Amino acid sequence: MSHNGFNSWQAVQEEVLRRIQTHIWKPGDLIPHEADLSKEFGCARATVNRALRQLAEEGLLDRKRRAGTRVAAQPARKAKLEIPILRTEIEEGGMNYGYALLSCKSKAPPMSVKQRLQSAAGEKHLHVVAIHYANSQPFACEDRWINLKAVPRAESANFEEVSANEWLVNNIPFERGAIVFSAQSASSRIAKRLECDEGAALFTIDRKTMREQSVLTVVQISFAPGYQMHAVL
Amino acid sequence: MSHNGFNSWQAVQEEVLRRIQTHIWKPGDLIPHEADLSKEFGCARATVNRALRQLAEEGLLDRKRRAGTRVAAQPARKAKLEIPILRTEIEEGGMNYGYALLSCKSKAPPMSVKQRLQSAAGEKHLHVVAIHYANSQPFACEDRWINLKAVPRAESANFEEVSANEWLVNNIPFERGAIVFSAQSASSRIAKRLECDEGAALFTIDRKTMREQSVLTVVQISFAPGYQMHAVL
DNA sequence: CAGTGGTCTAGACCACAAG
DNA sequence: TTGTGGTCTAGACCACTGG
Repeated sequence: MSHNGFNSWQAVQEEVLRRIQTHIWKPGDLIPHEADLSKEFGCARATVNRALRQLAEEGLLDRKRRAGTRVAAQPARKAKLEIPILRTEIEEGGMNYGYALLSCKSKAPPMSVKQRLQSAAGEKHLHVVAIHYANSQPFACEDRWINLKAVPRAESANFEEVSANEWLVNNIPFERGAIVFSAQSASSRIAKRLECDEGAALFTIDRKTMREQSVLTVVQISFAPGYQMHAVL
Repeated sequence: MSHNGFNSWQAVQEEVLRRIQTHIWKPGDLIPHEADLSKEFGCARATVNRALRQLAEEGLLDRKRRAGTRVAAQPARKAKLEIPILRTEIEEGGMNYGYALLSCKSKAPPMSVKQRLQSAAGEKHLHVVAIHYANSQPFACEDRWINLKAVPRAESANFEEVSANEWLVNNIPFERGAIVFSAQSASSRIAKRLECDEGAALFTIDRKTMREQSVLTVVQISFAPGYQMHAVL
């Protein structure tokens, strides 16, 4: 039973995957311990561990100490998304990138965003609105609020040349964040900015970026009609 | 320099992260070799490797054999998405799940989906249309084509009781796939199904599921207006 | 060719949770 | 309490690739 040639974690992983796919191990089943598998496969336990750990991260296995490893009953599909900087995304699509700053003012945010910013009364924030172009066509509209208390350097940044999008990625060491994707009807204001019909269906990203307990920035990016976001399973 | 307390891969990772965030190691910089770091941190090289490997997977480091490890110049934000089964998503939201099959016929697909299915001329496929309800309100509309040659068991499945969405997850072992997210204006047909206004902005998922070289199924899921998809960075 | 990351091994100890 | 996964170690060899 040993020396089966499963001497790399990838090979072990493929074999485990095969047993799941062919229903040798069915959803909900307990599979053998790492120790047994390493004996069967003729490799070290660490190798089996590496293979199973990754499958668990991908949602195909459920692992618990003492309880053992089970085939996930309902494997949640986990997709990986890359959220590039807009300029990069456009240029990688072989198009010319353009950028225009529409507005950049320090002021008190409206109630709706004040809540998302967890901002105290009277605090001022930097409001930046800009358009990103692909081949001179509006590609996306960026509407951003920056917490100046958390990111003081932003006050002296020049968002005429470099978009806030890009500036933040390069200047703020990334921490945590939440993203919400939705479809929105174009308001008359946004329709004008994106040069599209009012009411058009716009793919929209709302992002909140935090460090420790403080909100650094919230942004809404509205893409011109027809935009698609791709992901891989 | 040794015995710094960086004796777990998480601790090493945090320290590396700190050095990146505080610009001790700047974007594009070459950082020390694993061997040096393990000496500095007083741990095994494998521990450093584990920490750095994960950071590389997350896009914060670029690693190449012989060339060494660099801080990523433009760290691509990678978000992880979980794509749940619709029923699960609705029930986890504390709502009652409902389901209605609108249509389930074997026929030749139209040109547009034929291409996505990589289907030969004259081949028949199963076309399934269904609505998923949350608290008796339309939540999402599922329009699916199943390749019967690749998934013959689907022919005898009863999609009256269990949605194709769910049946496939439970019967088709893990596979690869591509997902496209977009915003679409509701057509009159879909508006009727979702009981919303024609032209409303609908969050839409197009998914293609494959095994080996063959396409198993393609599906378009249109969500009722207001739907949001959440992800974590 | 040689330096770097990628991985495997055998053994050990720890942390957690089911019984 | 005890079995299971989670991790660390020290050493070794391999694989890729830049010089």
